[in-house]
Amino acid sequence: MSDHRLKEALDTLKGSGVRITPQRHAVLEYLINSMSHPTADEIYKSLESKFPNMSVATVYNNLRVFREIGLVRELTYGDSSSRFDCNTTDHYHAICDHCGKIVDFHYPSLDEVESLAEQVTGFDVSNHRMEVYGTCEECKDKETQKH
Amino acid sequence: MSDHRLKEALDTLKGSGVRITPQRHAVLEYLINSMSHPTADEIYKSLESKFPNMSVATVYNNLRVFREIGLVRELTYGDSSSRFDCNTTDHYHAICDHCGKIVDFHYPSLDEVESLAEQVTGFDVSNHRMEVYGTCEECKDKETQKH
DNA sequence: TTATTAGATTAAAATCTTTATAAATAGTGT
DNA sequence: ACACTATTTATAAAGATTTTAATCTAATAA
Repeated sequence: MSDHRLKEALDTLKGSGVRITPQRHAVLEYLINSMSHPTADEIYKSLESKFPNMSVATVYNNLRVFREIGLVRELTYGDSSSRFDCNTTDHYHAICDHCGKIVDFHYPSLDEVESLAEQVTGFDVSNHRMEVYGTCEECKDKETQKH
Repeated sequence: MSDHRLKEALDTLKGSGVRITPQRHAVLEYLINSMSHPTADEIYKSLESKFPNMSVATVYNNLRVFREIGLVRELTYGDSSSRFDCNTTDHYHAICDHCGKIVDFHYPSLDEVESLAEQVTGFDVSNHRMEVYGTCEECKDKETQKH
């Protein structure tokens, strides 16, 4: 089902003149099939069996390439490592303060915020990012069970 | 002019039973007077002349203390180090993609986003964060001059 | 086809940020 | 003054990411 998105992503790569190596293909495929937002290390570990010789630097290098051509977004939260999201359609994230889970949700794009910010700050605004923080359902349940 | 905010912050510290050491005082003062959003290392370097023996761990420790009692916010963006913001009033950030400058701006709080996210994701949402990204005025000027 | 070259990968070391540890110091209350 | 606790310091350690240099691969040109 995500074959289509993978093909599209590969086309974007080709269009940018980026070589499609087996490692790149694998990282991209993993990102697209992953419903979560994996860290570089998670990707590295998951592909270890398929590519026993792959270096972690390769994962980082390729994630940078993907980011630079706009194929993936790098998400930096409080925790130590970056997470990578290849869902480039407009969406926002809900993040659980307890377990770190990230859930996507949609909301009409906040274009007004961008234009107001432009007026107030003098910036040329190109995009924005938003997250809500709180407690996910599972963690809520766990809390309730304790008491 | 920021004497008032400093005094307020010191009162908050006292109220939380946190000792006001010279180092803490200095870090807090620096944060309040700084209109930017400094990194731990920037704070450390700026206070080096006043406190030649201060350890960088002290800066981190105290920033954590301040964060825990809600006196400062930790901002994590794409770049490697966290930035610290002691402006706890509700505001958002505009971040320059070129030079990294951070400018504050105000916008009516996005309460609707929080409640919609709660409905869609099942989370208990406690707060949110938003930034806009683009090019600041100075960097725009530089670009124009080039051509 | 073969040689050349640019790009990509690998493995290792280096760097950078942040945290942990243990000893020294300073502050507080008795 | 004494004991107790919090804080600072210096150093080491951990963890994430980047850099380096060597090697390998794939595309191109002769």
